[in-house]
Amino acid sequence: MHPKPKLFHGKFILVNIFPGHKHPLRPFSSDNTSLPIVTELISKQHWKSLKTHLQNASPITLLQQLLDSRVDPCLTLRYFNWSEKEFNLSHSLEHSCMLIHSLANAKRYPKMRSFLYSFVKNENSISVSSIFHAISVSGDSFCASSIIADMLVLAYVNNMKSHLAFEAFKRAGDYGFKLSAVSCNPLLSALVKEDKIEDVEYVYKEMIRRRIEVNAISFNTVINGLCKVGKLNKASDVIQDMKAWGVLPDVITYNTLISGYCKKGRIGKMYKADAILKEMIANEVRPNEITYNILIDGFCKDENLMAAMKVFREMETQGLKPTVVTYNSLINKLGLEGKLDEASGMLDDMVGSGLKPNVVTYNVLINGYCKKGKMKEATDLFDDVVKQGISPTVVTYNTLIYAYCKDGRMEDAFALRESMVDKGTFPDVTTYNCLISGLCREGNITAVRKLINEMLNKGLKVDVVTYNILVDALCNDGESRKAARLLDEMVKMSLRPNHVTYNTLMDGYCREGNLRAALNVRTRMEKEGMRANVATYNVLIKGLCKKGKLEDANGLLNEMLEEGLIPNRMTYEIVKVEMVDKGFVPDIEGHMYNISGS
DNA sequence: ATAGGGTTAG
Repeated sequence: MHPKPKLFHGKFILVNIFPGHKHPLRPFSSDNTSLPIVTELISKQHWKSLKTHLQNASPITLLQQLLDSRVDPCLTLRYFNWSEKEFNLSHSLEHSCMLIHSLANAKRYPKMRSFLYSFVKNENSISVSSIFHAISVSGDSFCASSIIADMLVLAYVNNMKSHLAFEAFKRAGDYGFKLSAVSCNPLLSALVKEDKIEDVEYVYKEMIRRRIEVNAISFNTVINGLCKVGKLNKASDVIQDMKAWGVLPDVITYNTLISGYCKKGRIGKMYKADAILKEMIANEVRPNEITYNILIDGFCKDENLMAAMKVFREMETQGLKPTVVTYNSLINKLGLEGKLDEASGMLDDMVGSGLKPNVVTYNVLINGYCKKGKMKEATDLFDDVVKQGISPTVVTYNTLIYAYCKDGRMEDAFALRESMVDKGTFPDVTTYNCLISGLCREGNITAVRKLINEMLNKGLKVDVVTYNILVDALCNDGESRKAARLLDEMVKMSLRPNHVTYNTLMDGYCREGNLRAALNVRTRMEKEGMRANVATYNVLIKGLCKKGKLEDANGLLNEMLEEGLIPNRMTYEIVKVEMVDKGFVPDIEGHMYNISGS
């Protein structure tokens, strides 16, 4: 047997002789005559015998010899894993890379995947750049290096280390290693989930530049990411890209875009969503149940239950059966409108048509009862659900806990928290936020502090909502200046204040009569790239009215309409009470004159 | 590896 050329022999022997190692550096054997015996022992997993055979020789030297020999890399892998565990050591990065290269050359792909998965899982100290360096110097096959890099990216994604996956993606470009959609698509998907839209766009552009295979899933994922952050025009551009690339938009592409429009809070969004539906039909892409579910939920969220019901009926004429999700959207809307009889009638219809309600169905119905203050009905339904053998989720508990808090029944709220823990459902940030808001309403700051410490001790992190609750509590105490300091604290905790944060603070200043400060908050918000929304205008319009500046308030009202924002019930209420009832006739166009309706 | 429903803050 001719030993393979030992390209890195000298170098790696030196690397592995690190000081303080408990094993003497004596080689396992002066010649390789016993290697066949050793491989036999490894293949039969006679670890005890192997250990006796090894005696005091270095397990690292044996690894080196196995890597240098022509032994089946799977045996070397088996020895690698055993020796790490047995001697409580970590083999060097270079040896790991040599092993992965030999597995790659033997096309042992599943073994490579699991090796890289556990490597990435356990390894927190080695930088991505040194891993890439080691990959490139530990093997001579460029193709193998590309496959390894590809699997490494995927291993990072699967270990929820998308930041490192992204870095590995960039390094792979530096080395010219060719990645595939198998790793890049999951990377895109992970980045979308984390709202890292700049990184999504970077990966997408690089995939095209590096001529990585871009398929429908890649395009759809990017479109979804852009829709999620409201960049709908860019999303449409990507559809053009995909056509140019010879990939036709499919039902998922259109559904993603329709959903994007449904969630955007601008004038005519449902009109636009409907236009895309027509476009997809024109392009001979058949809408499916999900398309209809998106539209139905969109209309419900747009306060247009009539239109939602119309689409619901149209769905049947298209030969598509409503699903549990369809019913859940409608039951949710009916419940929130307080139409609880209709909501439970809908539940009966759903069961009648052979569909089995799930926990979401019950959550929305329970929420409907809670929002109407019918706690008895809500808890009865909860008991019913449990009796049916459906496990309540953390959302079910949070719904009830919040209702108790809002009702001032803090003991009941805390008791339900105890009970959920007993049943093995653990409180999350939302549970704590509900309790914190209840305690703030009671003015029990000591208890709030205690709860926040408790959640931190449990490894839960406070979020934007937690801060918003505290900002509101301070503003209600006439302490808007202190509330403003919380914004700085948030930023230090790398939490981004959102519209609610700014609007709450503006409202606090307005109620203190400090309009100048409120307007400064708006400026600060816009500097952060966040445009005023309907609620922002409502707060400021009300603030101006309270100061008697009806002309200025009317100016803001017009500005809001020009921005394409839809006035809501609150807007009408403010305009009616603060302007119309005081004899001021708003000088605006269209539906704003119709003050009586909502 | 891509699309749809449920809880909290103003």
